[in-house]
Amino acid sequence: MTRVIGVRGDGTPWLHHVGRTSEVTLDELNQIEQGGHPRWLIPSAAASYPVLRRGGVRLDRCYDLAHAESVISAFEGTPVAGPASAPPTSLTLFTEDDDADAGAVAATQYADQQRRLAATGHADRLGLLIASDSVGALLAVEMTEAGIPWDAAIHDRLLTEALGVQTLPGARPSRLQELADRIIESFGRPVNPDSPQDVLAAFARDDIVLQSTRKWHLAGVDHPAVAPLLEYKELSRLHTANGWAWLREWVRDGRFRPEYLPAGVVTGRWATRGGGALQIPRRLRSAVVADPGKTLVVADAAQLEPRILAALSRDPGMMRAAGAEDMYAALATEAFDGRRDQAKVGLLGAMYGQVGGGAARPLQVLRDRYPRALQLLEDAARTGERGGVVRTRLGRTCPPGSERDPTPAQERARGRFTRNFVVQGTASEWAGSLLGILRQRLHRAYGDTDAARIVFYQHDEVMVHCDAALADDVIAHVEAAALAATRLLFGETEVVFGLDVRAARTYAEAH
DNA sequence: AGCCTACGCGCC
DNA sequence: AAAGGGCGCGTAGGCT
Repeated sequence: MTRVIGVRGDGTPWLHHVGRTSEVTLDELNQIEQGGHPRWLIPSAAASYPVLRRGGVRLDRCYDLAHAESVISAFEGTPVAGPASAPPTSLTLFTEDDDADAGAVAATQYADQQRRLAATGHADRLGLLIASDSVGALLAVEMTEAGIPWDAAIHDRLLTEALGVQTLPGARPSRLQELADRIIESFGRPVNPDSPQDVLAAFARDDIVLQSTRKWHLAGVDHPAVAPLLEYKELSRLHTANGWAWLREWVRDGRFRPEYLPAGVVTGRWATRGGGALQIPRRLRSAVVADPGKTLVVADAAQLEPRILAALSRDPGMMRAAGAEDMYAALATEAFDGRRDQAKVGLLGAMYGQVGGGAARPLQVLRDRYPRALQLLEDAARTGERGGVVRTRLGRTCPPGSERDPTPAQERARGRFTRNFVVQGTASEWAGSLLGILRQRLHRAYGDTDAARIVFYQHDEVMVHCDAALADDVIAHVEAAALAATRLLFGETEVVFGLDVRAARTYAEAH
C-alpha cells in the first residue's frame, strides 16, 4: 500500500496512508523505513527531504511526483517547467497549504500519472527514468549535506601564487594589476582589459580589426598587447569566478556545499545553483582534499557518449570499436589508417552536428564505415529540423520546437540540438543509473555513516569521500554499479563502458 | 538602483 | 566561406 510523505510549511512531517493524512514523528518514519524500505511517494524530495535529513531520516527509495510529472508531460508533448526550475510557489499546493489535504492531492496525482504512464505504452522505461530521477533527488540533498571536502588554505595559496597578493577589496591583485599596466603600456593609451569593446577599439586604432576578443581570435594576432592580454584574461577569470570572494562565500568548515538540481538540464543532466560547482577549474582541484584518514575515490566514464552511440545504434562496427579500451584508437585502426585524432574529430563532429572544417572528411569516412550509427544521428537531426521531438533510451523527451516560423538557420540549430539530445540524454541516464545504484550499494555496505559518502557528481564523473581503508572496496562498488547501469539500459551488449577510477588524497591526483 | 542582454570562459 | 551540443556565472554596458 502506497505511503505519501511530505513536510508542511511549518516543518511538520505528514504521512498519508490508506486514505488518511496525519502528522507523523521522525521516529515513526524511521521505523517504517527500516521495516522494509518502501518506495515513498513524495511531492518533491527537493522541498521535503532536507527537513527529514535534519531529523536523521534516510529514505532508500521514493517516487518524486514533481520529477515524474516533468518526465510524463514531456513525453506527452506538453512539457511543464522542470522540477528544478519550478518556483517554490508551485509547491505550495503540496507542502504548505494546510487547508488542502496535501496527502490526498498527491495520491490523486499519482493515480493520474500511473494512468498516463500506462497510456504511453512505455511505462517500463519511463518508470526506470522516474525512479532514477527520484533517487537522484534524494542523493542531491544528501550530497549538499555532505559537501565536497575543500581546503581553504590550499586554495588561498594557489590564488596567491597565480594572482599575487590581495591589496584592497575590489582592487586587482598585484599580478593582475601588473598585467593590466603592461596592456595599457603596449597600446600606449588607457584601455580597460575587462571591456571587450574597449579592447576591440584599442586594436582598431592600431589597424587590427578583430571579430571579438575571444582568445582564439587573439591568439594569431601580432601585437605586443596580445600576450599580456591573454594571460590577464586567464587569471582574471580565476579571480572573478573562483577567487577569494568565492572562497569566502562558498567554503565553510572545510566543505563546499553547492545545491544540486537533478535533471535540471533538458537532456537530464544535473545542474547546480550557486558556486559554479560543475566548473571546478582544474588548477584548483588540489584544494579538494580528503579528511585525515580518508580518501577520495574518483571515477569517470571514459569516452561515454561515443559508447552510448554505439549501444543505441547497434552499429556492428561501432559496437566492436566500443568494446575496446580506447574506442577512438579502435576506430582509427579500422577506418582512419591509425589516425586517432581524425577518428575523434569525426565522431565528436557527428554527435555535435558539425559539418565542415576539419571534420568534413572524417565524417564521410564514418558515414561509409558506420552507416547505422551515423543514420541514428541523421534521423534525430532531421526530426528536429522538421519540428519533431526525439527521445532517449528511457524515454526522456526533448522540448518541442519553440519557433512558429523557423528560419533555415534555426531549423539547423534545432537539428543539432536533437541530434545531440539522444546521445547526451542517454549518457545522462547511464550515469544517473550508476549513481543511484552506487548510492544503494554504499548504503547497504556502510549504512548512513561517513564511512563512505558520495560528495560530487558531474555528467560522467562521481566522487566518493570514504575511509582510506575502504578505497578498494568502494572502487569495486563503483565498477559493479557501472556494470549494472549498462545492463539496465542496454541488456547484454558488446559495448564496454569503462571507468577511469582511482583513489587519492586530492581531486587533482585522483582524476 | 535594479533589470536585462551580450560577451567570454570555465566545466562536461 | 563557414557552418559543434549542454550548462553557470561574472562583468560591462545599456535600459528603465
